[in-house]
Amino acid sequence: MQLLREAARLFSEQGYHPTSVADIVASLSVGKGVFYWYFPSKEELFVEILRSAHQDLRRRQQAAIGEEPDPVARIELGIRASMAWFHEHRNSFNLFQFAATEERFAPVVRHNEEVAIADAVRHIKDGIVEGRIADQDPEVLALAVVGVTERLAQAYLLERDEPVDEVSDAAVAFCLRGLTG
Amino acid sequence: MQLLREAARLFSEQGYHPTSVADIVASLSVGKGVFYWYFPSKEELFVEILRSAHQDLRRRQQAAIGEEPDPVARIELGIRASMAWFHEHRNSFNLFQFAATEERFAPVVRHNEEVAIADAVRHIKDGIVEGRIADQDPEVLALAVVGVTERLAQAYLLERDEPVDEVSDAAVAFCLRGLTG
DNA sequence: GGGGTTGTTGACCGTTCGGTCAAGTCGCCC
DNA sequence: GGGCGACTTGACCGAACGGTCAACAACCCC
Repeated sequence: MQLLREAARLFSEQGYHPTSVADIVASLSVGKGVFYWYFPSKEELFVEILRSAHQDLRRRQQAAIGEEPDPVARIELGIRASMAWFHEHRNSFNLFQFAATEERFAPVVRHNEEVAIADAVRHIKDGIVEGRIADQDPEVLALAVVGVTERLAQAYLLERDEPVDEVSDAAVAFCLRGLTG
Repeated sequence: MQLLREAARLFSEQGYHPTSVADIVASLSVGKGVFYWYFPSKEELFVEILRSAHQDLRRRQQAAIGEEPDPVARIELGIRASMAWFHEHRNSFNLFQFAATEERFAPVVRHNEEVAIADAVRHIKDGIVEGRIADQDPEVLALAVVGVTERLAQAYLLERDEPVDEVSDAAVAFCLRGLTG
């Protein structure tokens, strides 16, 4: 849907509230009626954007991990897949970050994150059982890995424009040292 | 200033845009003129909130670090001070996060972060010279530490309400493993 | 007590917003 | 061709916004 993409772009560039429905339809050269034919409200459109973006990210992670048997390697592949996705979908980063700050959208973001953390926790538990990862609260470790990944993605992929591979290498290096004793 | 505190509370709870100037003055039972007597605009008030919050956080970090000679210990003290501050100023977390997503406020946040990262980089460089910290790009390491700290603070201090000390211990443990080879 | 400074009020203004809807266009099937 | 459903238009609506301002209150100093 053209509308989803254009709205996401504008929300990311100008912010959700400063972007009016009139802005969105104008930038597509269509009437306002088109918007309300496909979406019940500006709010629901944004929720839909959040949901589909997260779904896409998660698919990318799972595709990258595939059947990899080594849990530590699975985490590394997940980090790299996330980095690549953030690189290709810079818009979404802003949207997630904003959504987390507004009461109406926070539940959606929170749910998305719980899913992502649960995935990572599974791999980390496997790693602990195999003795490859430090025996600490797996959720703490998962959150730490996510924190590093997102922070480095924001700083180097979005603000500056550095090569994905190098940023991924740096994130993986720090996280694997942090995970393994 | 009463107005600053109340505005920060409302911005954090409802979001910047959904909070009107009328909301702020009403919750203090004063007229609208009071607002515009002390601040030129809603926008400038928010910038002022961001600046003073960051200034306060930075002072807290520096006070905690004090004259500590060991660079690794300095980083640990910085992490713990940040955690304690976030615990006491949950509001500010939301505000920083929102501000980063809006073009008008992003420069302020960016500047604040550059200052914070520059501080951390100094300690990390010292650590590398002493051979205590892995010889990698100090900025990457600094960003990773900040990412872990903020993510764990958000998850455990703001969303759930766990004891600061335990969360700090977890963050420090992960970061120190990530920093030292 | 009069005049000046500082602070406060809330009705009011122009603008913009999200959302509606009567009207119209288009292609498709009978 | 004519009728119908899918889709599109943009003028329009009430509400809400950020910001203004004439009026006024409280206080101090002379």
